Amino acid sequence: MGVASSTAAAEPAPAQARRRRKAARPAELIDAAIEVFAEKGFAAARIEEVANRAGVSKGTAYLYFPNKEALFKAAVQEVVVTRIALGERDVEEWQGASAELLRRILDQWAQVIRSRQGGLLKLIVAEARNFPDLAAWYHEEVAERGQRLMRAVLSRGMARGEFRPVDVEAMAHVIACPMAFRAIWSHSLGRYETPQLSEERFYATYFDLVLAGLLAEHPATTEM
Amino acid sequence: MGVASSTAAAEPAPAQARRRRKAARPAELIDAAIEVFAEKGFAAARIEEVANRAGVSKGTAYLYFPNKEALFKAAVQEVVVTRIALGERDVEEWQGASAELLRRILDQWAQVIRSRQGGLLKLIVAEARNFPDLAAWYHEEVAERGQRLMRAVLSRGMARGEFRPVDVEAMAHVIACPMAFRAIWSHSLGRYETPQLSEERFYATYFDLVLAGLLAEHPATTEM
DNA sequence: ACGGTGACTGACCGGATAGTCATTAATCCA
DNA sequence: TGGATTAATGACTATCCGGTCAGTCACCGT
Repeated sequence: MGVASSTAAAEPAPAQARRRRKAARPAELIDAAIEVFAEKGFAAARIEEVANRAGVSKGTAYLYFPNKEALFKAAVQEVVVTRIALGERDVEEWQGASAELLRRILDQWAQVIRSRQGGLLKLIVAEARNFPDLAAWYHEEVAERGQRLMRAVLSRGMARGEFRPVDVEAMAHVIACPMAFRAIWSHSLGRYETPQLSEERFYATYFDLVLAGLLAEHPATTEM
Repeated sequence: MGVASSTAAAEPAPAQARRRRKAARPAELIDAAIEVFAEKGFAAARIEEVANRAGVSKGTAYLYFPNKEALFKAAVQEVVVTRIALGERDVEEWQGASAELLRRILDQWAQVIRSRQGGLLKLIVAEARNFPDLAAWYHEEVAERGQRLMRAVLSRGMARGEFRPVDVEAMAHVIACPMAFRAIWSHSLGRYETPQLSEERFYATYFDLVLAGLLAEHPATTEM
């Protein structure tokens, strides 16, 4: 109907004409959704923009997701980490020094966070109070699980006398914070740093501080 | 101006009739705005809710702020930190050990962040990409300035042989992260921790790690 | 090549809310 | 006390966007 429904060049995009790709749509929509939601936040994100970035029209998005919230939740759940499971196995099987184990796990986290997970963390943190159920789920499934892993590493190191005695529960939080914040930061205000501090320097210094702060002195530790 | 500078005045105000209080309105609206924006984010926050929490009707809000964005910006700028200036003077004048200076400054930050500043940080981080100019301003005026302060402390400690040599620029970031993240966290997912880790334990452990990680091996430094 | 299936489209609807303004009434002052 | 001033109100308008669906056309089987 209306104007030019069938004229050849409708869009400036020389893109593929309408195609039937049922299997690929959901994943493409979720990809686009992660991008847009992480950029704008839930309320400010427009479904039509998500759809367009995925190369389809708005109606198509509603073919695969019943509403905006469902798309949002699907996007959040998409990126969740199997990497944690990897770390969990490492902790069980590790034979060597705890410092090495810790570094390995932090390295894995750094990689995960550097991917889309960073923007997602920002999104969840920002929207937690608007989506309590989603927040609770993410907290249990990702945050708490990651903390448990970190506590296991710390406990192992202390038990073997490699790490000095610390408040394990609190230290697990403290150690995770820089990574988490860095991930969020680089998706928001970090963009306004004139010469951006490279990820490498940040992580290297971070490892350095953590290990220096944890390792046991040979004989007695000095009181503070 | 002086009237009811923060919360002493009638707030739930069950029966107060319409009152003319031109001087007090802007501050009350900004207070309410910080609350609502930090809770919902910019797009999901409703002006009418801000107005109601401030004890006025929607129209009144538009009497004092031309539009939603202006109210948002006013809210962000309201809470900005004179505490940083305090730290800057400390660094210039400090005579004693750098560790003590560092602890003092981190303590000040902890207090600022624990106040409304925490929710605000979450807000700014979440909305940075929707308000680039505001983000740039905040980055320069708060984040970068705080970093500069931290670098000054670290440099001082290194110059005096109290701290071991580190990558100052990167370390300033690393050290600030846990505080910043903790502030954001406690305003979002932290609410879903079943037994919340107390601020005291978190900060104590954080200081502990930082100082243990920074202090030089052979502290030839005990100063006045 | 052609007809049927269903993936895809986009105009449209309705609800929500940013922003306006004529009206109301609190306060001032002569 | 009454009239002038203006802070405050809330009904109203305009707009935006989530969600719908009648219609279109890409692909497949025959």
